[in-house]
Amino acid sequence: MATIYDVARHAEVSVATVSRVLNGSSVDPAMAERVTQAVTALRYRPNLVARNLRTRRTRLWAVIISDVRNPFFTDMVRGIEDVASAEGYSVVLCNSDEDAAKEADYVDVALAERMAGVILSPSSGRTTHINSLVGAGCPVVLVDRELGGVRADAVLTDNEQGAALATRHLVEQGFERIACVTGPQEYSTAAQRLRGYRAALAEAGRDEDGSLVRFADFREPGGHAAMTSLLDSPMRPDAVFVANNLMTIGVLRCLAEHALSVPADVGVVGFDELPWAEFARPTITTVGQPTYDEGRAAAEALARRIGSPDTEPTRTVLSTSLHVRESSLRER
Amino acid sequence: MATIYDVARHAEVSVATVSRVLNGSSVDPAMAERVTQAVTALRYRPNLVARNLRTRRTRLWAVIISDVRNPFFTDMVRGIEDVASAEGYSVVLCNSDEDAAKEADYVDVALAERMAGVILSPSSGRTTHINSLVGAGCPVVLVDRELGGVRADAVLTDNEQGAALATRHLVEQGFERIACVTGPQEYSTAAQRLRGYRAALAEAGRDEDGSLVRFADFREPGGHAAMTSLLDSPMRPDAVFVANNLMTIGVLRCLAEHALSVPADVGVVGFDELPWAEFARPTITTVGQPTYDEGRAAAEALARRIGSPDTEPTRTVLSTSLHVRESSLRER
DNA sequence: TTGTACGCGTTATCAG
DNA sequence: CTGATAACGCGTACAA
Repeated sequence: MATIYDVARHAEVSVATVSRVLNGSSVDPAMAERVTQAVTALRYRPNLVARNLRTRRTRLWAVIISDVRNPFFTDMVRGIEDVASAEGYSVVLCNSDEDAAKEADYVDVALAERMAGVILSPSSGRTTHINSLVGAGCPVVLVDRELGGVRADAVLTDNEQGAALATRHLVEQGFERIACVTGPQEYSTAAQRLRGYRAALAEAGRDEDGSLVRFADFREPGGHAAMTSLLDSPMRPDAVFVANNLMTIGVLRCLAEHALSVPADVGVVGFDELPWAEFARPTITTVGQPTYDEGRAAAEALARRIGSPDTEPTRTVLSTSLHVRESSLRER
Repeated sequence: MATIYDVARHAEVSVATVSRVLNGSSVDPAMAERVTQAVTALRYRPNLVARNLRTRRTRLWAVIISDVRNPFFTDMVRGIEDVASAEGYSVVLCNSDEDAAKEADYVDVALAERMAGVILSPSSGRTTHINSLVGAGCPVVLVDRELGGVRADAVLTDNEQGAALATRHLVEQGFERIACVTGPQEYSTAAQRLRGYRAALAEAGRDEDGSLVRFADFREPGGHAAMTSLLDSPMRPDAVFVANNLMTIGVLRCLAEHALSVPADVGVVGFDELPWAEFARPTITTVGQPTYDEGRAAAEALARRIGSPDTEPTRTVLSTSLHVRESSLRER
């Protein structure tokens, strides 16, 4: 593979001149022409590894997401990519698969490869590897989940508002015993969505003693198990608010297995949009997040952070919206 | 950020010794101990950019997929990741978004960053940028789609077999006018699935004059438009084989809009598994691909290619399987 | 086994 | 504006 020296020799100029042509400094037009000729003739491609070493920076952003198969994250990536390419960065995606160890590995790689910045949706409450990233001066933006004790920008959705929206809707529909299946307590999203659920019930003057709350794992089997447990409980619910998309699938599967009809026997509202929400029968009521805009916001925050590393961390909170569909409508 | 020189000074050894400790060469235990102490004390992290430059290689694989929101590709990524990490590589995902220009950009980055290898699901019939990658000596494996004139390993599924399976099933169910919505003609997958459809019809002794075939774009709106066109045609079909997952969604939406019931009015079989195939009402019959194994196979091919760059390109073809569900069952 | 010194391919500095 | 040359941080002959 040709180097800048080969190009210089071929064009009969110095390597400095070649470098200048490549980077847009002002050079004599005739020389520049010879250089570009040589570049195409030799099929020269600048070695970014060498450039990165010399300039001590990269044009690469790492986006470490906790689950590539969750449409919530992949939708967000689109927003990130659009901003990144406008800012002149390339995006590489890393899938931590909800595994803290894999996440730590990718954080290591991002640091060791001297990536220009990292957008991360944390896969656990562990913060040491993230703090070492921040401590090393790598620009970091957290998305979706908040992490106590990490000084980094964060882009979040108003989980409490969304959960309250969902729960209030179920109350208004006349459901009596509204359950909540939320995620692991150490995730800020799980805690906030639970809080929104409780706030809406309190607002309606209802007692909530915790017997209708289940903590699961944000994955499908967890949702299934939680719903099973709820159905087995003495206070059998007639509606359920499920705090993320994958668990909603588990809940629906469980209800189907018990031959319970939705919403006649049990009303359902899920957090996160489902790409096929309108396809299921009944169609599924969901709390939607502005995923694309969330991606954009995260990318913009990262760009700002790179531009001014020493400003205070920002915290951006986006609003959710309720998409009412059949699964939560009380038949009269 | 600390360099290897800082560590050497702190441990009172030479940089060579530090490097040896880091890379597992044999050094005096006492010295090694001092080095590791210094490493932790200084929070030293090897600079992979420098290492990559020096060794002229990387431990990164680029996986360039045509659509991060298509579960087919993200499922495959899991298989790739598992093999990659076992082989000591990190995987970075690049989303070309079915856009040949973005794909070319990522290919450029992979080449310029001297990535160890590339797994690519082509986004178009264009081959020049891919050939320049191959020509530059970068190990490349193509997945899902075949590309004429590119000397690279390929991991594919038996599209013709899968399409025939689907079509034969519709024939056996007694459907009379079986349509086919396939993808752009320049994609090998689209052509092969169409061929399988035709083969199965011929096998059943049926004429097929092309009036029930539509070429769409492998995306949802394309599927919708194709189905609309089929419903408007004189030979209105009573069943349809749809050649990928996203178009299947478009077809289903179109049928719902026309208040046609599936499978009573129109039977449906889709290519590619849908994560919610069992959730829709009716449940959707699909031709499933072994996505995880396909990912593994691609990664294994890449590892082999890196190990022996000059062997002949291989071509791995995996089998599909038909998942019969309600959407294709003729009611009697 | 250990240390010295060179080179990987760029960009940046400094004379000219 | 151009060219020679010193870094960037690391691995590895080579010599000790």
